[in-house]
Amino acid sequence: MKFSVSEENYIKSVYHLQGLHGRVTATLLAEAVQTKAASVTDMLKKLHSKRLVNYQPYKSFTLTGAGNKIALDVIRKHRLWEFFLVNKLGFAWTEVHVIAEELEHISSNELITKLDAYLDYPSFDPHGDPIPNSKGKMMEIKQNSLVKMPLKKTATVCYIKDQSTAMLDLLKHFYIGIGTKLQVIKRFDFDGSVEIKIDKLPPAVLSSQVAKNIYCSL
Amino acid sequence: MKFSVSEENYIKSVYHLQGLHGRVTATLLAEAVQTKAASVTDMLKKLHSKRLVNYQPYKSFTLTGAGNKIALDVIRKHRLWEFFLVNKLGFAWTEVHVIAEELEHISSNELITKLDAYLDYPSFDPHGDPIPNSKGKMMEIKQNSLVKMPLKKTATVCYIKDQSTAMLDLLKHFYIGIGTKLQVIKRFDFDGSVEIKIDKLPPAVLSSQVAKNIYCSL
DNA sequence: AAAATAATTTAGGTTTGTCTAAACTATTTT
DNA sequence: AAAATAGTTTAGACAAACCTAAATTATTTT
Repeated sequence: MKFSVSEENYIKSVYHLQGLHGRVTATLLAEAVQTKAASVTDMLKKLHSKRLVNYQPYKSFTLTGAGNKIALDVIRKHRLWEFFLVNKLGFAWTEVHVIAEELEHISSNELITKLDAYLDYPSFDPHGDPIPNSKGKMMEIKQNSLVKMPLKKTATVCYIKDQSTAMLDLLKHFYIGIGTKLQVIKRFDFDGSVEIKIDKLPPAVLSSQVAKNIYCSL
Repeated sequence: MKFSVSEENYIKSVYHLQGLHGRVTATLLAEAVQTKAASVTDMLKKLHSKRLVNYQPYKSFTLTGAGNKIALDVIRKHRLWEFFLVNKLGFAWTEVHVIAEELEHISSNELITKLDAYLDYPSFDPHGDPIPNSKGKMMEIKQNSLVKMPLKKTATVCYIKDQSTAMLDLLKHFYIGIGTKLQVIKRFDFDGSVEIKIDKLPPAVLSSQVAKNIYCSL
């Protein structure tokens, strides 16, 4: 069965919100798909009639098995295209999301199969998010935020959770990006801030709010 | 200005029909965009109000300068994506049209600029059709077969007449494909075979039977 | 040049996805 | 547990792109 761009976007957003909150509400979804709650209700009725969401009026809702499969399919496409845009076309990882939002709705399955092979079956996209395989399975992210890293071990930054411009601006100031190698030197119990050391730079202290959003692998 | 998928498809079809018939009629266009004449009238009024077609009720019509530019832009995208699908992802040239019909509507200009560079600025798509550059200019197709090419001039392969697997297999062996740049070095009068030179490859001799099927532009 | 035929447009309707405003239901506060 | 607030749904509209059927205009035939 084929779905409209709108349907796919709603389903994808339900998936992401479910990951964050367990169940999804109309207002939350409205915000995610940039529309009004009334429009969400309309779409929920449609998706319910297609057995893609478990929905009852006035209640929060979740995806059905079928809905989940479609969400993973769209996310797979999105992340494969992001990988392509960065690793083949030379885009920066911060620029590709908007373009991938369009590319993810191209319908050909053969295209995605061939793209996946061409990219050599990547497991993670340029943001560090795992790419579902054709069956919807993804790798676990065994990454820890800076708050939980062991002290004095060299770790590599592999994922930034909050990708707001404010956050990116701050990271730039501290010379932190995907791939940066650093050590956590000290943790301050008072406010949860952490002192880090990067290569030849002087040590720097990051607030727990910042540290929480920086994920590393050892 | 941005245009809807429908608008782009109408404009593109007007362009192609203009190339075939000079002026375009509603019925012709209806057939091309797979719809009814009444719907064409609606769209023509819209495109006219946006100054993209020269349209007067009950008369045949053409694209304006602005309309032409948009058509060439969409065609450029279509053909670049076809080139990508065949030469990077390994699709057969017969399979790519339908997929490119979707990809041609992805809006990012930066994407097309980067894709063009990644593909090394190809001049012809896998069907042998010329790809407009970013200003809308295309190469002339003054299709001469290799048998008639002037000596020692660099030419670009733009069309393969015999597309049997046997022929394609042979071309692959000689590293010849659409877009390949080569020179004819010598012609042997005895059997009409030609000696060619491609980039850094050693010179090769092709039988007249093969050469007859390879069309190039200068 | 009138009649017949073909092409085009208008009028009114459908679907998809959106909206606002009002009505309804659920949750939280007191 | 009643009132206040927050969240959700219904009702009625709108725009884009399509449709059919009827009316209009253009072209061809006689």
